[in-house]
Amino acid sequence: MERQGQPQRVHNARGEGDRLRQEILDAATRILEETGREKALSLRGVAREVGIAAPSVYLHFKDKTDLVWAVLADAYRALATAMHEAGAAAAAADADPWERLRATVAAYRRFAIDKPSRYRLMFSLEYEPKDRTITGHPLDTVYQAWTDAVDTYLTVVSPHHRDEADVLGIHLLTALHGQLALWRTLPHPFAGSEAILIELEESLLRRLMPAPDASRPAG
Amino acid sequence: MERQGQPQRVHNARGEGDRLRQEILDAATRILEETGREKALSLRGVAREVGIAAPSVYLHFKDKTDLVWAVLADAYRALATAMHEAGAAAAAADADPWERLRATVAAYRRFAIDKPSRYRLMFSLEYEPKDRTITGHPLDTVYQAWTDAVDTYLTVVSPHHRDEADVLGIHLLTALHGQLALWRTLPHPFAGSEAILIELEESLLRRLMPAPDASRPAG
DNA sequence: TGTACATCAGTGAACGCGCGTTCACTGATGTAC
DNA sequence: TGTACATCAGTGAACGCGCGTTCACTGATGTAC
Repeated sequence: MERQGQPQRVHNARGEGDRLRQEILDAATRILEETGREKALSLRGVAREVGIAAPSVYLHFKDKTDLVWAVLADAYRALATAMHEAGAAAAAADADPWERLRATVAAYRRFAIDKPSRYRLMFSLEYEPKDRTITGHPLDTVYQAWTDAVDTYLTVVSPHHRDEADVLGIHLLTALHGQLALWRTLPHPFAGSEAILIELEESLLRRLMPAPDASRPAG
Repeated sequence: MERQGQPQRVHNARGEGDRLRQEILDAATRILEETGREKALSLRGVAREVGIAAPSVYLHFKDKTDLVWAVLADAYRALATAMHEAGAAAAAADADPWERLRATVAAYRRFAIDKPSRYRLMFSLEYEPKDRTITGHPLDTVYQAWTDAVDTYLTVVSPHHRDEADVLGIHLLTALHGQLALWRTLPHPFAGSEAILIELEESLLRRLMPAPDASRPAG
């Protein structure tokens, strides 16, 4: 009754079982973005979205946690990639170091604002990675993207402070996450407007990042 | 069967129905702190904890959202109060402005670390206040506590920057929230240790707060 | 070239669970006459 | 002082729901002989 009269799904050929795995992951991501609520990310809901029976999910994922974790791993990867690409694109367009850092920040903001459910789920940290001992938390790749961005900036603008790249990376990660987690709920006149969010972002960066080394101008 | 043979609860006397209301709120808070998972904050679970039948909750709360919202309102109040009291206590002990600000920050950290489930639920922002039009979001009182703390600091140390109290209050609220939301998951060597969290906190404050006005020494 | 068999990809029915909510009720306590 | 009645505080049983998971199965496709 769940799939109300749709034609029976055609089996994948042998060896192509992984196709369904990907379909399941895509469907999960779609549900997250379209319905908005993480609550809706149920194993049964995903199966419904794909058009398969619920137990079929178990052919590709050990249990629900395993499924959600796979969705999250993709999401972390996508975020880190977006940040790196934004920085690289800005560099390719001859942007100055400040603009390049801003581009990375903007990529992060875009992800958080445009894919809010995925972002929330990623940072709700309710799910633990299963292979923690080997690879650490995938959030580390996002952190790495921040320290890379900061290091690139400092190398040009303030090489005396390059040893602070790590701690500045942490500050950017945590502080910008805090802004994005709360921006819709901040008191007037700060709440809900993306323009004001961008202002807060700039204000934060100006206060956090070291001033250019005095000896020679940036660029 | 749910209350397996306990003696029947004695009715409250007339006019004392509010006693049960408070018992329900206390039980909800207890569940949140003891079992740790917000998931466990169900209407039935709360009733179980109090020792009443589930429908009795409806005598005091319109529905589940109403109950959770009442729990949250208490929590926001408690956090703002703790911050104010910590600042006042530091002032009473003749602490200098920096120490006083640090005391407020420490009170915030204590709440977030010692009452993690309540803190998480408060900042998951899944529940909307019902009387939003009148009073705004109760998170505003926490924000107010931050701007007060910052303003007190600036008044003594850097009066030229007093007009920045608002924006600095936002920065402290969002950035410290970001740290506390992520501190257990940060990459090595930053993760999980409270000592390192405190270091990050200090590092953040030093970078965010304006330098003392040059003209006369602080204090 | 034909056929028995193993494997693969997926299904349908059922399980037990805890949940939020509704309903008609009960039993104690105060109030009107 | 006694009694009928209203009100208050709370209950027990039941509802329908969606969930994660299990089980024994089916039907197509490839492989061994």
